[in-house]
Amino acid sequence: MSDGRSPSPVRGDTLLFLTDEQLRQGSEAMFFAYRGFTADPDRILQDLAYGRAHHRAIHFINRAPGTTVNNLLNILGVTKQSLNRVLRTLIADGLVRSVVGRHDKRERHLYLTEEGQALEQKLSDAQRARLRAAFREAGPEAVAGFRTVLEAMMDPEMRASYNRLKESST
Amino acid sequence: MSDGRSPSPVRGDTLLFLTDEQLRQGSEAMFFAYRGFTADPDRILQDLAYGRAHHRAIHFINRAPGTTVNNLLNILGVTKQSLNRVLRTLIADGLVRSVVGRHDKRERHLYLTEEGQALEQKLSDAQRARLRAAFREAGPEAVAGFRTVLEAMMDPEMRASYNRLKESST
DNA sequence: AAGTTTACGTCAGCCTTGTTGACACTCCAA
DNA sequence: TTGGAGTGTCAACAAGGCTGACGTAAACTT
Repeated sequence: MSDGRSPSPVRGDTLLFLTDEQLRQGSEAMFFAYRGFTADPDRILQDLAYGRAHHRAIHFINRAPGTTVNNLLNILGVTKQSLNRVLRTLIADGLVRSVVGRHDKRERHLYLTEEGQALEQKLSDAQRARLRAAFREAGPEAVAGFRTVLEAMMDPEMRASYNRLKESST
Repeated sequence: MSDGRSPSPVRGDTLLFLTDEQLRQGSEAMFFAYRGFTADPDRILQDLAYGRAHHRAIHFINRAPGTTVNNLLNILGVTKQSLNRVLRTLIADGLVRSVVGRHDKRERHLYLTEEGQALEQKLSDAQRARLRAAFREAGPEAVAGFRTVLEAMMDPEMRASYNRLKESST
């Protein structure tokens, strides 16, 4: 597929011409940007004896209040044991509330408590501040492109989750 | 700064207007896309008893052959103990060569062996395939925007590393 | 009514990859 | 010659992934 050097530009229309070098730069941009993306919440979490896994759980519970454990599992893409460890501490610390399902009593619906919402605010404010600055600096067209490329990069199931969340917030 | 609802659009020019919802979607796009971004190499590494940390080391050694341990440390943003553990296995397995510096014999310059280069190819081919597909699907303007936003999201030192790598490949 | 499946929790153990702290060695530079 | 920088390494620990196994309750199926 690639031999480490740039492929010949001969065949293929100019719009689709992508050198290995451009793609490598794209990888590196993702790597460095993701570091920045997580840096601010990570700093806050460090003081609280929580980690990125807690942040993710809190984020998505806030985003879809009343979601079930199974649903969260699918979104986060981890095992129930991993998630359970995180949820247990969040419930014990009073940040998350677990409510037995009304129709189906096997299910547990998850909600943030007020305290949980406060932490979510704090974390996402930190993350959004950076994103807002970056979006502003880059401009609206760049932001549109950013989202388009990211969506194209997702696995299909992940894109489905992403779109479901997007639509649910209408 | 934010109260969970969309801020009033009144003050601030239209180009800079960004709702919390847009920013949240941006976060989620980063989260899901990064998962896709790492999925393919992760699958390959799994069979080899290596992890993402090995991939990162291999990537940047390939990108800047002869780089020193300290330099790699700065780029990767981990402790020397963490990096050393990874490097040790890579050297033991004959994927990386460590060469004592000529001018400064304290430094170790790192190179990929042929076997190391082969693995790097395999890993980055997998990663690039997805990126290439995404870039193609999204189109050139979107890709430009994607890069602009990612660069704006980086920490300044990371952006410096990123640019140094970018320029070094000219 | 009995059996199966689903949703969830939990225990135990393992791996990778991050951390801190301590110590030793080499070697450059003042 | 001494201080400090660059490097390697040992030990110990924690977060957060994983698998496997087991239990319970509820729901579904036959």
